[in-house]
Amino acid sequence: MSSQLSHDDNPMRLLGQINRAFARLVDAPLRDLGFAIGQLPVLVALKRANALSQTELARLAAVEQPSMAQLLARMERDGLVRRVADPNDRRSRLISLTESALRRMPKGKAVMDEVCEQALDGFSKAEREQLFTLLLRVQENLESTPGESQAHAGSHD
Amino acid sequence: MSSQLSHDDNPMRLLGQINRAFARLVDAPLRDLGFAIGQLPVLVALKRANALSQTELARLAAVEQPSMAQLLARMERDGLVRRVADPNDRRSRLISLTESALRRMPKGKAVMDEVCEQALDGFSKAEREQLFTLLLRVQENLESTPGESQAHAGSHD
DNA sequence: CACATGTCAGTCTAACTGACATGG
DNA sequence: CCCATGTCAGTTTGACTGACATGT
Repeated sequence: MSSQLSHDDNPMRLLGQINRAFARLVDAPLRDLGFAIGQLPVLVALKRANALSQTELARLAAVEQPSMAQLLARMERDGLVRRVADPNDRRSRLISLTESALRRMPKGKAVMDEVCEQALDGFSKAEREQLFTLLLRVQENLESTPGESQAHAGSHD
Repeated sequence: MSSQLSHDDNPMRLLGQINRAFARLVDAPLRDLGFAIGQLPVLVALKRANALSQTELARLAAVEQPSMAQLLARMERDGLVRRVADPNDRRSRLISLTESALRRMPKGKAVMDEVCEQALDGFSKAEREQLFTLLLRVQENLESTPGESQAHAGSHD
């Protein structure tokens, strides 16, 4: 078949396709464990930091607060996180992982690792590092000058 | 700075972050032109093939037909595509780009190229090719053995 | 009172499944 | 009659904006 039409000359479109393919692969097994892909950044951040405010989580995940609030609401509904009043600031509630989520996280990580391994099948250690390094540079390039563009500056009313 | 929390050891998560950052950057200028990111695969495929059925487009974009139907409905609503009866198969309607869409596409491509160039800023030609080659291999790895997994076979109710 | 934090309400996209009509 | 093509209806996620409440 070789697909005349998925001939992708654009690296960023290719990146999008990979992302979707990966998402498709991990979605089902992760869902069986009670996780969803979009929750991973929150889960990882909370595992590291133990307890964070909604604002901090939104900043880390680079989404607006209401988006994060909604995500956290779903996660609370699914028993993944807990919101406890912040003793130092009565406006704020600190988010932390439930024991159930903590218990299930290793299995979730295993799923991720497995599919990740499939993605990198046949890659030498050097190639993995190369890919990772290049991707890191792309990330930095995209996150540095966010509003910088001469063709369409501003203009949203 | 160095961000203890965006420390991403997982290449696929990194890929997701890049994808979102890229989407965020192209979204607004593309929207100003009347395009959306999700429409790009369809636009590109139609530009190449001139006219395609909904089924073919769904296959190319690797989504289900109803998803593609909905996307095409939005695109038709926005004046990007047209559906004309297929003379050879009265069940089917062939999708093609409108003149308006064709006219605007070069500007859309310019937006993509610009942000793409930002993403690859500082990359040598060799590095670009390296990245592209590695990503192609990842894509092949992910799209080859789609249902292959021993830990969670079946089990969706 | 201004500002920060968060919630609420409403919208839009993008994807899915399942059921169904119609035509080959 | 079976299968292909497509539409319809309903659900879920994930994201946004704008308005508002409450607390520092």
